[in-house]
Amino acid sequence: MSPESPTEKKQPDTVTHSRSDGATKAGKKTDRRKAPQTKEKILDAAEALFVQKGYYGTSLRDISRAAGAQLALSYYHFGSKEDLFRAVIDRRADENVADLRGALVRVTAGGKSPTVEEVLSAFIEPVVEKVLRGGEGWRNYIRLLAQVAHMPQEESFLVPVNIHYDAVVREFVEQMARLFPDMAREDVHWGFYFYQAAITDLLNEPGMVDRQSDGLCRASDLETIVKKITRFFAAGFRGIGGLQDR
Amino acid sequence: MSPESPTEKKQPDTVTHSRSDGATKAGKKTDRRKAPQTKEKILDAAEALFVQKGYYGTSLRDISRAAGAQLALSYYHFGSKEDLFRAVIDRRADENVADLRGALVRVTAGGKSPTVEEVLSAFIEPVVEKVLRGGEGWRNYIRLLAQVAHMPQEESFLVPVNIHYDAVVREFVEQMARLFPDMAREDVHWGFYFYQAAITDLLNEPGMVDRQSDGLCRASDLETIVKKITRFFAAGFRGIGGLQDR
DNA sequence: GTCTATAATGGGATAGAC
DNA sequence: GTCTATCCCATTATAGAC
Repeated sequence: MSPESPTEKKQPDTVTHSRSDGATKAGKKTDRRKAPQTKEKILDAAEALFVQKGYYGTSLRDISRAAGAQLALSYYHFGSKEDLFRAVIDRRADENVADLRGALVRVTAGGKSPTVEEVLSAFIEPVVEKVLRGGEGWRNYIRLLAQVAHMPQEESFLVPVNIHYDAVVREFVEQMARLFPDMAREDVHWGFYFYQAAITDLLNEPGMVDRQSDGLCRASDLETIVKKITRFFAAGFRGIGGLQDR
Repeated sequence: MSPESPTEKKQPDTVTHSRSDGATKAGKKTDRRKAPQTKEKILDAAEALFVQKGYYGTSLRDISRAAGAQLALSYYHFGSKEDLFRAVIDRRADENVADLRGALVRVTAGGKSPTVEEVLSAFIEPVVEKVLRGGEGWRNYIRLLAQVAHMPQEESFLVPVNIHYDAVVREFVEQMARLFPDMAREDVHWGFYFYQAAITDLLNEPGMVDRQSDGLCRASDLETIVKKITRFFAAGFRGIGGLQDR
C-alpha cells in the first residue's frame, strides 16, 4: 500500500507571487497576502485527495504537498484535519443546495403539478450538470458527497453534510408525496431513498456496472444515465403508487 | 475520534487451553496449539473493526487488542494488513455466494419461469437472513461487504471481493434478462445495478432514511424492507420492460 | 501569512527467545 | 504458536523566527 501522491501539477512558485491586487498597493514591503490563494489551494487539494483515498487514507502532508503549501498552513487556516474536512464540505454546499431547490421550484412553478420524471430529474440534473461542466473542483466535491453518504455513521466529521442537505431532500419527498396522495408516506420515503442510493452509488463508484455488464453500461456516461435512472425510478413510483397517469 | 474497542467478550484464558484433541496426545510439553482459536478471534475482531472504522481507520494494534491476541500474531497468521483484510472477506465468501446461487436455482427449478419479485427476493433474502439470524459475525461481514462496494476503486485490497461475487451477480442478471426478452440488455444491467445500490446502501448506513423520514422508516427493520424493496424494483423493471404481466 | 524545526504519538512490520 | 522488544517511519499538531 505505498501511498502514491496524486498526479497534481504544482504551479511554479513565480505564479504564486503575481497577484494583480498586489500591484495596486504599489509594493510596500513584500506582499505576503497570499492567504486566499493558499486557502483555496489547500481546499482544492483536500477535496481531491479525500475523494481518492478517503479521510483516514489522506494525510495533511499529502494535502500540503499537492497544494504546494507548507504543512503548518493547513493548521493555521483550518485548525485540524476534521475542521479542514468540514471546510471542504461547507465551501460548495450552499450553492449546491440552492441549485437543487431552484430546480425543484422550477418544475412546480405557478402551482402546476409536475410529472414524476420532472421531480426526479430536478434532483439529479443539477448534480450531473456540476460534474460535467463545473470543472474538476465540482467533480471532486460531488463525488466526495456521494462517498460521505456511505461512510460509517459514527464518524463525527460527517455531521455537517446532513445539516446542509437534509432540508432540501425533505422538500423533494414532500413534492413526491403530493404527486401520489394515495401512497403511504412511508413508501414515498423508501422510494426516494432508493433513488438517492442509486445516484450516490453511480457518482461514487464508476466501475462496478461497467465490469458487470462487460462495458455495455458506462457509469461515466452521465447523460445517458439521467434518462435511464429517471425512467426506471418513475416506473417504480408509479408501480407502488397505483397510478399510471402521471 | 476516540478509537473505541468493540464490545467483545474475551474468553477466559482457561478455556483457551482446554481443547479436546489436546487430551488425546496426553500433554507432552505445554499444549500450545491454540492457532485455530487465535486465528478466528483475530478474524472476528478485524471484521468488526473494519466495519466500524474502515480499513485505514483500523490499526492492527486495535485488532490485536480486541482479539485478545498479541500484535505479532496477526503477522504470523496473515502476513500483512492487506492480507488480513482479504482473509476476512474470503472466510465467508463461498458460503454466501452458494446461498445466493441456491436461492436463484430454487426459484427457477424445473425450468419454470419465476416472477420478477421471486428473482429479486432470491438476491436479497439470503443476505438478510444472515444479518438477522447469522449472529454477530455474519452481521459484520455483510455490512463490510456493503461498505466495500462503496470504496474507491483504486484500492488494491478490493480485488478479491469482485472475484467472489461478480459471477453470481451475472447469473441473476441473466435470469432477469430472460424474464424481459424485449428489454435492452443494457437496461437490465442498469435496473439490477440500481437494485444492488439500494441494497448495499440499506445494509451499510442505517440512519439516513430514519432521519429523513423522522423515524417513519427504519432501515433496521429488514423484514419490512425486503417486501418494500422487491415491490418497488419489480415495478421499475416492469415499467421499463413494457410488460405488466410477470 | 509563511516558514523551519520539532514535539509527541502511533503506525506497520520484524527479530529472536521460548 | 506465542510473546517481548524494537526498528523505522508517518502522522497530527505546535512553537517560534521571519
